[in-house]
Amino acid sequence: MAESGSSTGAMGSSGGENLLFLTDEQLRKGIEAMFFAYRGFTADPDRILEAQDYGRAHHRAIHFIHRSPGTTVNNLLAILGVTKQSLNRVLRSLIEDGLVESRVGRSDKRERHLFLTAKGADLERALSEAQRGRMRAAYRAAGPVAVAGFRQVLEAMMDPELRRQFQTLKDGGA
Amino acid sequence: MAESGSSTGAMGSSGGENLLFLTDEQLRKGIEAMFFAYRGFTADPDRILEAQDYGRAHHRAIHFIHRSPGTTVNNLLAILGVTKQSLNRVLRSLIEDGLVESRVGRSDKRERHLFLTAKGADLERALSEAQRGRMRAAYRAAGPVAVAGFRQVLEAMMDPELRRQFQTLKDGGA
DNA sequence: CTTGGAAAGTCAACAAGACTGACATAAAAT
DNA sequence: ATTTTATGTCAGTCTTGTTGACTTTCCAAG
Repeated sequence: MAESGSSTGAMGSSGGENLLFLTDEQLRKGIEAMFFAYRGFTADPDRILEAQDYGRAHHRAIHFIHRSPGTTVNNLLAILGVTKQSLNRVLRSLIEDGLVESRVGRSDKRERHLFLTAKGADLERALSEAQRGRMRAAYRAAGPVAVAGFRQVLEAMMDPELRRQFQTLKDGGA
Repeated sequence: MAESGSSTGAMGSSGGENLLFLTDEQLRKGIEAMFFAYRGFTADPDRILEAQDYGRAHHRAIHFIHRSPGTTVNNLLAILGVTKQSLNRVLRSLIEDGLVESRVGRSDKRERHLFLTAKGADLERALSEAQRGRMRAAYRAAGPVAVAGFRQVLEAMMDPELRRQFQTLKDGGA
């Protein structure tokens, strides 16, 4: 059945090979590719985390603290899109275990600024090396043109608000 | 956004523009793009599911049963990569609610073959319409060349075993 | 034929990590 | 002085993952 292409139906009739990539069948393949790829994307860090009794939530916190050292809890909340209770549980264990340091704000003492300790930076490095390794292999296999397309589609797929946050991080960064 | 610009690397120091897309910085952006895009990717179906008191696990089961009607529980297990106990809980509620039908295998009575009921197909349609809508918009915004690259990178990112499953599904279909 | 193992599926109990809601404290803003 | 903001905490719920124990069915070796 290779082509079921029902609703956007570019098949046969209206030609348009430039539209063929919008058939339902093509879209379904994209959806499934996204699903399977995301599994691969998280597989390597997950293995490392499991050994340390941490989960994906810890990884995300560590990643973004590394990315923007000194960020506040509130900033992190906005980026991660979880509740403070949920983030707090994760943060508490990271601080207790000495991976993250929380410093009271200088100008605004209500804020806590978050930093990775040396130990936290070690784990961050291990995690991101694992994840980058796979990403690097995929990029290399696909080539620069494909990578540009990959990034374009991903950006277009984000919620507008998330896209703004992403683009801010993208340039503003560390 | 039309142009994410920097993605293939514009900062021309070390020559090798064909290698610049492999810097750690570029890889980190790819990792974050994947993270944010996946959030967008699941956002629309999640909203529909919430109203029905279902979760993402139900969505995945419905998707792949629709995709391969008559599939067995074991097949589904391999595709979804969860334990049978976990899948079973989801399946049980879908069967109880009359969205999925489970028929005892003809040749092997241990097997259960899974089908969507009319009601199940309705929900499937709503979910996949929502998800395809976003995918379609992203594809349209990025264009066919970008989409080809997107797909290439995603495939390269999968675990080899998952990639095989994906490629089987891709063509072999129902 | 029977017995024993493997395979498919189900039930029960538990854990991680998300959520909501209520509340506490300290600091900043009004 | 009062209100708002930033953060943290306690308690309880939900989804979805896990492992362990069990039933039914199939098949194959004695």
